[in-house]
Amino acid sequence: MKEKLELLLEEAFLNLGYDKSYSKVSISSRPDLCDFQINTVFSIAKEKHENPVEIGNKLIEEIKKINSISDYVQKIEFVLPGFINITISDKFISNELNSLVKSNNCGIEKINENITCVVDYGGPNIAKPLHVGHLRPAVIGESINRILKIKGYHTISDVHLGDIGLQMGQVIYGLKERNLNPEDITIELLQEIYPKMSSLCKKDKEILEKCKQITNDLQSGNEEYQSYFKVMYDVSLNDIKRIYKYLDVDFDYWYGEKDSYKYMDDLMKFLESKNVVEVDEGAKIIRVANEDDKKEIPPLILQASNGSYLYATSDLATIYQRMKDFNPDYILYVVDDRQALHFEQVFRCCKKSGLTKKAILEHNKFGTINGPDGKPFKTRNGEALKLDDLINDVKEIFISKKESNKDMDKEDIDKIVNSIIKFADLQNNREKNYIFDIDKFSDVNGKTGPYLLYTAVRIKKIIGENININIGEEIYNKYDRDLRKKLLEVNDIVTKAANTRMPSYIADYLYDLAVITNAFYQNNNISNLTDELMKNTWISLLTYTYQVMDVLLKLLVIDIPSKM
RNA sequence: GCGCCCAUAGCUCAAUUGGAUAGAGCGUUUGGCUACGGACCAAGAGGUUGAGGGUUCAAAUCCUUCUGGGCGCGCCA
Repeated sequence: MKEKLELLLEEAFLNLGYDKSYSKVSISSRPDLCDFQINTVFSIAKEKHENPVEIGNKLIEEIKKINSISDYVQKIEFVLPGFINITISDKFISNELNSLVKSNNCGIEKINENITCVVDYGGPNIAKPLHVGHLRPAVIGESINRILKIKGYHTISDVHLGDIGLQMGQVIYGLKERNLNPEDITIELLQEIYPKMSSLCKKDKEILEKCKQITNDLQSGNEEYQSYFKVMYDVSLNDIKRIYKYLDVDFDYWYGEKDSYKYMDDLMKFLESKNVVEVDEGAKIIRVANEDDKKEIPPLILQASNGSYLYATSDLATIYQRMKDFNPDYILYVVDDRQALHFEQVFRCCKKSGLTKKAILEHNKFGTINGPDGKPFKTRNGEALKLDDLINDVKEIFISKKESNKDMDKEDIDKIVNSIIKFADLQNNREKNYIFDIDKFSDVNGKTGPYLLYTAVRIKKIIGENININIGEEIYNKYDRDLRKKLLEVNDIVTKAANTRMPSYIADYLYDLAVITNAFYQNNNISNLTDELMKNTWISLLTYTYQVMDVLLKLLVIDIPSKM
């Protein structure tokens, strides 16, 4: 929409000898005055050393000369201190809307090139229960994945399981202590043992050492430990998949760090051949600091002095694998902000060694979920809150909100619970920390998932089974105009969300759209209308609004229930 | 110690990346509708954008100093 307007106005800027980039329009910050505004007059004045008022007036004159401008613009004026205010015509709005209706996906345009994007999100750990800290990577990652897909990227999602690490040794130690065999392992057992062993190891250095030894032996192929690991892996992954399924989060690949170890030798050979590896105090390292660094970047440690590979090495091996299998243009890591330095090291290493060729690596970081004390959220007993418990708590609270909620379909309740949790998360700016508050995650009033769903369900009630969309040119009142205008923004919003990897733009838009839609049908009674054209237009308008909401909610991994 | 991020209404967050009168939700005050649904709508109160200085026609946004918080910093993942 904005682009169309820019393209239209470009001519006037070029005629006056100004660069066409100055025709940049933005949505008005004063909707009481106009629909769009141009803020570039002062920039032109600075570049050309001319009087801004003269520039503004000349531009208005020139714009008014544009062929059939009155079809598009109802009013255009230059106002002090230096804005060009544009009110677009009703005809323009309706024509644009009608062409969007005919297009696929509500006018969301696909990118032209064929771009492959690996999206790495989730990162759950085998043998550890999923906790609230896993919510953000799952939901934000899935949402980014869907947004990129709808924009036409070829995406490959990978959960990147944490299936290597001390927790394996800890749990195996705990199982053996209790004389349990691999076939005794259940998810309940794992969820009980891991936290206990984790805190035990913090207190008891001897046990910690034993667990480390078990972990090492497991990796070296100890058969007894392998038999424990295999069952732990299956049981744990099953449970992880159950919760992800509930959240409607899915992956093309369920690879783990373990899978990357197959490429370890190849990776090491590759790095050695590039002459970037040094030996320092018995460890193999790569120096990734640059001369002009403002901060000190410690070297990346590839191999510890005891021979074992580390976190960064397995990430590099994973990259090696991805380059070989997928040859992607981008690898996106949807991972907690606290890993920033780690990724900086890994990315620099890739660049220095040429491992990723031209592929772009991005850390799409997100903030931590904190408790009311500002520190990473923990329950009263000091453990992280399990994702299962969060989901069940939210479900229980939701059902208790209204007597009639008890009779709802199970699927509908689950859809609403999903919307509560996901919208509460996705409406936040991805990069900022946020304070976890169970009240916030059970709220159904105001700016929440249920408000959006409620709006969609009410629309459905009004439009019934209608699927025909035929929106007339005439706009009948303010509510009508506001809604039509808002519907034109979809492509700009989704594009922005895709480019910045920020689902929150879509969340914000959906909320605004729902507010406008609520105002529309509450102030315009539709079923009592006698004017058939008007009635048909408004039902069409709502039918299209429903389509937009459905498409955009899916990008936030939210589904509309049948009833509420 | 070094570095990165943050500070906006009582609380939780926005602000089109430098634009006009800083907007929402919760809470609070007032009014409305009851199946095209009150999980709603309409209206009000609530702000020296942590503090000072600077750049600019224009600063919550950029630079600088200070205060207060969070996070990270070589062989854990």
